Amino acid sequence: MTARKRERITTIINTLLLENAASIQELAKRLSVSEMTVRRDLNILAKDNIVRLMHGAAVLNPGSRPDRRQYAITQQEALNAEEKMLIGQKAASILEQNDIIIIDSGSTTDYLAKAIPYDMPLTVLCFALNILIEIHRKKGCSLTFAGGIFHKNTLMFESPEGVELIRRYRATKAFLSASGIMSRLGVTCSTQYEIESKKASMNSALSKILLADSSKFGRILSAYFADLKDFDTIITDSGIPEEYRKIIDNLGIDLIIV
Amino acid sequence: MTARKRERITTIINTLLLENAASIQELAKRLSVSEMTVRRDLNILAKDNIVRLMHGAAVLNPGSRPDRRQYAITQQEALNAEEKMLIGQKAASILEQNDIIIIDSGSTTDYLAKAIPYDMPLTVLCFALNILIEIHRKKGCSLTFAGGIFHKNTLMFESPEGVELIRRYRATKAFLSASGIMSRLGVTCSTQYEIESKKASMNSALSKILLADSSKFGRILSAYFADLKDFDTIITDSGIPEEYRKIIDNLGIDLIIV
DNA sequence: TAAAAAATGTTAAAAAAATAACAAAAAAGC
DNA sequence: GCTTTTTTGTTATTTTTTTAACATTTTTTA
Repeated sequence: MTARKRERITTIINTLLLENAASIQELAKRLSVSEMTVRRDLNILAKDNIVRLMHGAAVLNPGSRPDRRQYAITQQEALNAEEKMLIGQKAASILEQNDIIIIDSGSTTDYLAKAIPYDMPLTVLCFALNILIEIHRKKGCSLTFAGGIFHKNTLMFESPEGVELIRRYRATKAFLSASGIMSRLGVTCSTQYEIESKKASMNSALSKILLADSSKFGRILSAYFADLKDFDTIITDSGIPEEYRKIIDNLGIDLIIV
Repeated sequence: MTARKRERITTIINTLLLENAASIQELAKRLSVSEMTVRRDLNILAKDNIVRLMHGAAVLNPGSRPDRRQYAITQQEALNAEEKMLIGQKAASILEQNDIIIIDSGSTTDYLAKAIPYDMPLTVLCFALNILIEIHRKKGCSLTFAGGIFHKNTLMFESPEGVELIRRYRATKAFLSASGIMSRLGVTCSTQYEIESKKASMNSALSKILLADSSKFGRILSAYFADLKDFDTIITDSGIPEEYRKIIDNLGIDLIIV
C-alpha cells in the first residue's frame, strides 16, 4: 500500500468518525479522486469490518476501533479474507432451525455471524463484540453473552464468570476458530486468555466445528486449547496441505472444503 | 400521526442510535412493513434533520439530538428526554480521572455514557448493550461487561454469572437509574430481572448516585431494589416535588438539580 | 534505468434504489 | 354505521450506484 493511499484511508476514517457516514460522491470530491478509487479504499475498510458499505454510503461500524489498525493489506491477506468469508458462509449453511450454537471470537467466525439468515430461529451464545453486534440485529436469534474484561485487540470479553456461564450452557453446535493447527501439538491460538472460553465452548457443545483457512495448518502459536481429534468437523479452503487431508481423514473427522 | 407510525419511528431512531445507520431493506424487514413505508417514515425524520438519507441507507445525523418528544410513544417518555440528557451530562461532569464506575442500564445512563470525554482515563463496568457500544469507543476507558441473556426491550444482559462478576468488582462510583422513587416504598424498576444487577452494583460501589428525572418521584413500579437512604447523591431536574426535596435533605443525601 | 507490480481512471452494462401514481386498507370523525 | 381522511402497498418508470473490464499512470524493485 502506498503512502498516498494510506493517507486517504485515514482521512476517510476521520471523516466517518465525525459524521457517522459519508457518501461515496462526497468522499471522492473531498479526496480529489475518482469514485472508483474511493470504492476500492472502502472495500479494504469493509473487509476489516471498520465500515459497513451500503448503496452510495459508507457507515462506520459501531463495533470497530479504527484508530489502532494498520491498513497494510497484502495480496496474501486479501486472499485469506476471501476464503474466510467462504468458510463463514459454508458454516452458516450447515445451521439448522432451532440450533443452539456457540460462536467463538475471530474474523472467520465473524463471517459466519454475518451470514446467518435474518429470520432463522436460533439460540446463540458468544463472547466477542463483533459477533455480538452482528447477532443482536438478527430477528430470529435469542442471544446470550458471556462477559468479562474487554480485550481491544481480539474484541473478546473474558472472565471466570463468563467461562462459568459457558459451562452452564448447552449447545448443539460450537463454531471455533484457531490460529494454528498441527497434528502433533494440537490446535492453538495467540493469547492465553482465550483458552478457557474455547475449552468451555467445546465441552458444552454436541458438535465441535473448527473454522480455519488453510494457512493455519502446520502453524503453532503459544496457547494450546484442543487436539485435532476433539473436533467433529473442520471447514477450510482448498489450500489445505495433502498431508493434513489424510490426517483429518484418518481421524474420522468430517472435512469440508469450500 | 397514528400510534403505529409513531412506534415505528421510535424503533427506527433507537436502531439508528445503536448502529449509526440502517438500510431501508433492513428496516422494512425488522418493522414488517414495505420499503415504501419505511421511506415515508424516514422522510419525516429527514425533514426534521434527524437522519440523513443516502441511497439505500438512513444515517443518524451526528449533529442533531433526536427530539424524542415528537416521536415518543407515551406522553411520559416524551416529556423528559431533554431533562434526561442534562442529568446524564451533569453526572459525567462529576467524574474524576481514574474513577472506577458502574453504569446501570437505562436511557438516562445512556446520556451519561455519551457525555464521557473521549480521552478520560476511567475503568467502567456495564451490562447493557447501548452503554457498551458508547463506552467501547472511548479511548480512555477500560471496559468490563457483565453478560447473560439479552433482553431486547431494556437492552440489558442478565445472568447469575453476570451478577457474580459485579459482586467481585469494586468501584468508586455507581450510577443507577430507576423508574419509580417513593419515600416509603423505596426505589423501583419495571422488571424483576434488573434487580440483582442493580443491588450488586450498589454493594460494590463506594458512592451510589441515582439518576432520575423528576417524573419518577412518587411513582411505584413492581420491582424494588433499594431505599432512598441507600444513595449518596441524587441527580434530577427542577421538577422534583418540594416534598421530596425535604425528604432527601433530611436523609443527608446530596441533591443535584440540573 | 527498465521491467514488474500496484494503483488509478474511464467506460459500458448490470443491479439496485428512488420516485410517482394509483389502488387498497386502516383509522378517525361524525 | 357510514363517510372522510390518513396510511400503506404495488407497480412501472426514472435515477443512481455498482460492477467488471481494460487502458493509463504511478510506484516499486531488481
